[in-house]
Amino acid sequence: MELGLSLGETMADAGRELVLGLGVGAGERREEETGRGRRDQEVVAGARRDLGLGAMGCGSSPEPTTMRLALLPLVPSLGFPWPSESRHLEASTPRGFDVNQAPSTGGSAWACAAEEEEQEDTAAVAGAAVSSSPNNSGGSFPMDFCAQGGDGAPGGGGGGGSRGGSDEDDGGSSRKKLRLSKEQAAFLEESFKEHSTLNPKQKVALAKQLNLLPRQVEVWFQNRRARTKLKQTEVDCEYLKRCCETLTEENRRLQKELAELRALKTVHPFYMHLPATTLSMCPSCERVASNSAPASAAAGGIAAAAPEHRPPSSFAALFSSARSFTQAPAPAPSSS
DNA sequence: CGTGCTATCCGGATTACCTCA
DNA sequence: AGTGAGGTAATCCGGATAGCA
Repeated sequence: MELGLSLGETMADAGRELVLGLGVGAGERREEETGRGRRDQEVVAGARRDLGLGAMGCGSSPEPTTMRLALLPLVPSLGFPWPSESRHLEASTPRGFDVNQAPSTGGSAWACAAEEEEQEDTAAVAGAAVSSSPNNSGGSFPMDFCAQGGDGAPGGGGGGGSRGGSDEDDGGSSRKKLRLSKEQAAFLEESFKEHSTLNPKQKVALAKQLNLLPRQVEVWFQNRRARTKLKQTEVDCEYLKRCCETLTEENRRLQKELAELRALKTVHPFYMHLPATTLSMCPSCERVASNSAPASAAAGGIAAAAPEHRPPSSFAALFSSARSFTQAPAPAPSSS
């Protein structure tokens, strides 16, 4: 499922309209999943059966149900640039990303994970793996998750493990809550920055590296994606709210302007007898044009958008400058 | 080729636990 | 010490998809 919200695709067109398009789509999720080895799933599935867990996470489309808000990233005259983090979701989950591919950056968490894959069968204890991991993540975390002991590592003593782990046989009804150690959380975070989704191998490797259960890694990623999306939604909501306020303000101003013009018409009906070309609407740039002075540079991006049709009158300049927030390049992905 | 079944994954909603003010 | 709020790990459920018979 995809929720696409596009805003301002016509903004390049002098911002005459603010279009909010909300679309719900489906069916893209599995495009990355085709061709994935079944064996990978079975490896994990086997572990799952042993543990009696629920569904395991598996790398599918990296952006399964991303809420895509194709909003203008930066609207200078609005004065509220799109928060950088708001782009994080998409940035971190590019379409078509091959989660099976090791990241190009050598010193990544995934490099560690990839290393782990090689010795997947041999590394019996995560501790052994952990010892090798910190070095290949440039500026990485000194991980010693096995030594977390205490409340950090669930594997440590198994007591920390959730229902998914050895905790299963302690009654079952009580679900103990694992608290990931800072190192574990940081490592997962680093991993998430590179891939917001995991394929089975990565999951297993990561779990091994962190001395967690694959299921726990999967759950962490799921929750992390949910948090990201929630945050993204909040940011987008805030942005839209500001857009709405700005547009409301502009609408108010235009209404006032219209009233003034009407009053002018009443007081000086003479003007109304002028040729129609004196005050006309340019069909291409949708701006008021007249035969008087050339447009002021204040028109900004608007003027640049339609250099052939300078709004000459001061009113037009005012009209244009008021819309200067529409000067953004307006990527408008969906617009034609 | 179409269909039913199974397995798997994921998102969304929710629960339950833990920490902290 | 008790408590409520917030964070988050874990669970449940439904939808979607792939593989297979």
